[in-house]
Amino acid sequence: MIQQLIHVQKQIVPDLLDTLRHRYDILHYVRLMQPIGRRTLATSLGLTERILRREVDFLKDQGLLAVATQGISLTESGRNVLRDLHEVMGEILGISEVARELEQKLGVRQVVIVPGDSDETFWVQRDIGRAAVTQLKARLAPDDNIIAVTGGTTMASVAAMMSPDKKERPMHFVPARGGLGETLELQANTVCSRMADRAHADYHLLHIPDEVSQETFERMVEEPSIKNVLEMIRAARIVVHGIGEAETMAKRRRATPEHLQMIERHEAVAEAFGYYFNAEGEIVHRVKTVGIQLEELDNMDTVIAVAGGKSKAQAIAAYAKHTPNIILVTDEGAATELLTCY
Amino acid sequence: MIQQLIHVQKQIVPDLLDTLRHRYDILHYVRLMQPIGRRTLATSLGLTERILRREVDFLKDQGLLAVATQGISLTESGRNVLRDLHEVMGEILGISEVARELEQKLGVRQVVIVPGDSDETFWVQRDIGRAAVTQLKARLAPDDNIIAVTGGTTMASVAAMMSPDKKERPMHFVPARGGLGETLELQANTVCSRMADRAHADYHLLHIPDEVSQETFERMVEEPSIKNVLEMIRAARIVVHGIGEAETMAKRRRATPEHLQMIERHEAVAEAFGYYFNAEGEIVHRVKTVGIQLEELDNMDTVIAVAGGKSKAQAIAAYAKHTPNIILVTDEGAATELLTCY
DNA sequence: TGAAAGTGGGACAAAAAATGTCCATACTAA
DNA sequence: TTAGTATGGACATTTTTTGTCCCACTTTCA
Repeated sequence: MIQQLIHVQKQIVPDLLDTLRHRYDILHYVRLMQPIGRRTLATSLGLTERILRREVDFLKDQGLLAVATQGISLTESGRNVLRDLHEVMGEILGISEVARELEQKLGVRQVVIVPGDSDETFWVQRDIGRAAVTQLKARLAPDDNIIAVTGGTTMASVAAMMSPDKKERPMHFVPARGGLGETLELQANTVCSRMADRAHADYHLLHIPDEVSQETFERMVEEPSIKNVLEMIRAARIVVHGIGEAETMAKRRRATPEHLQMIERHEAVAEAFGYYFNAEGEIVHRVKTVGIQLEELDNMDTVIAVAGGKSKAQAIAAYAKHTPNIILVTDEGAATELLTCY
Repeated sequence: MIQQLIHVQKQIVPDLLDTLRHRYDILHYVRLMQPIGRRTLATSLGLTERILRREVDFLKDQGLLAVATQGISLTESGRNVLRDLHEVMGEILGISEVARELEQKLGVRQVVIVPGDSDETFWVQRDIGRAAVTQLKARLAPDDNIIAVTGGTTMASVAAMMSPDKKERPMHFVPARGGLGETLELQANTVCSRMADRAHADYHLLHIPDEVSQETFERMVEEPSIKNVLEMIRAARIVVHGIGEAETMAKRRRATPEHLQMIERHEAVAEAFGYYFNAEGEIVHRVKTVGIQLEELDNMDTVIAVAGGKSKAQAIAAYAKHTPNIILVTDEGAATELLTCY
């Protein structure tokens, strides 16, 4: 029914659907940046001042935007409309359809797509984060939830978008892997703690490098502080994780030249939990890591894989082929690339 | 979901729904009158030539209209779009909602509303007819269908819109009442025969006046030709009938001055099957008629009451209060009037 | 406290689009 | 053949849109 309406509207009033999208973009951007000035907004959206002004005046008349001396911001009803709009935008842009096609093609459990391309527009990353949070909350158990999370830029924005559960279901966050690379912001530990903070929930940290020798591992595992956390990780029923590009991850991990060569020789394109995949989704290399192992994902209730941007399309394709149990949260850019090229 | 979309669109691109409706009207009119010239079309729709031209050019570019030297007509995809549009238009105009409210308010089985007001725009009558036919066909039994129909202008346009059943379910049409008044076109017999013709179905006629004295009735009922038809009428499971305004009907029936006075004294507003109703839906007068009696409606599987136009709102209200078992097919004009005033 | 940067709103000319109107020409039906 | 009706082209005029400045005001930071 709704498909029908949109299809008809595309035929009969196509330009108005375009302005719908423009105005959606404006509201969307204002929500992120409010209060924001007219000129700043115009340049950010790539519109001339006058054009934007017309739109803003219109939206002000509709009571969706409030414009004051400190800038433009959303009104109450603006927020409401934007939220509703958010839900139907998928249909309007035909994204829902793309999502269904992707589910079929990749054979994964569910695909969620947000509009835009995070390679091109910075705020799309936030939307991906928001969508991932929504998916996570939709799958919380009423009683006990141990949620394992990984690191990375994408996961950092998932954490930034976390908010307390309205139904106050208990959550405990644990890192799914050990420390990896240098940047503090991208550590699983950091993401874990920030996410828990924003959710007003517990968390535990894993103070151990991701890659360790067998002996070190066996010794450290006896440490109570580590042992406990590892047990919690094993008990997790929900995992939220990013998908890495093989090369990037190898560099971040400061891999040895031999490793890098191996990755190159096997044409690895994706990385997750220390496993490297080639374009066909086959495991071509494996780094012994602490934390969740790939095989364990099959026993999880919910595995949410989050990754966006056209550049990550290949990595997503490779990983998804190997792991059908995931809920994939991505963006339009990656999704369409994935559908057309892989 | 679709409500949500429409609600959001009303807020964010109010023009969208307006121009959608304009273009819908154009397509709609073209379907009825094709091929039609640009100027004729413009004056019919109350638009200036230039305005209409812009719209037609647009619709031509979209491939929905074909414009040739003999005039403007619908293309194949124009017909398809219009059909889809027809289905969603109810939602867009908020008619579906009105219909549901009316069902509640009148307490009838179902209400179907077509856009427009047949008092103001002549083609709305046709749409009502089309809608009634759709309802009728949706309720045909697979095996045997005896359908009783009355006369009147509204019923005449139902007959005009009848078409053969695609599933070829057998239908037999009979008049629900005898002959009444002078105009041949509006006789139940005429409607019955035309409807059957257009449906490629059987029919039987009832050659007897609607109003007769008891003795005449008893004598004529012995006539085999009449007796058979009356038996078929008793066996009918489906009735399609119009709703009359009391005064109009009394005049058409050439009522005696006493009758007219009685109608006026009791403030009768509606008529059906020889029964007169006041505004409260009470029976205030009854003419002894041949054919279906009001009480018999309760035993019918399907009773489709058809009436449109703001002027008939009161009659519809009165009749519907008394007869909750009906499926009411009407138009926007009558429906909104009914909802606001009665 | 003062200045700098950022804000909305007003104003206005230039450009573009929409509109009303007429006319020429082509086709159709009688 | 003719009368009538059709479209498409043309064009001046009106209306709307658009790009650009400037001004007064507020906030913020030094």
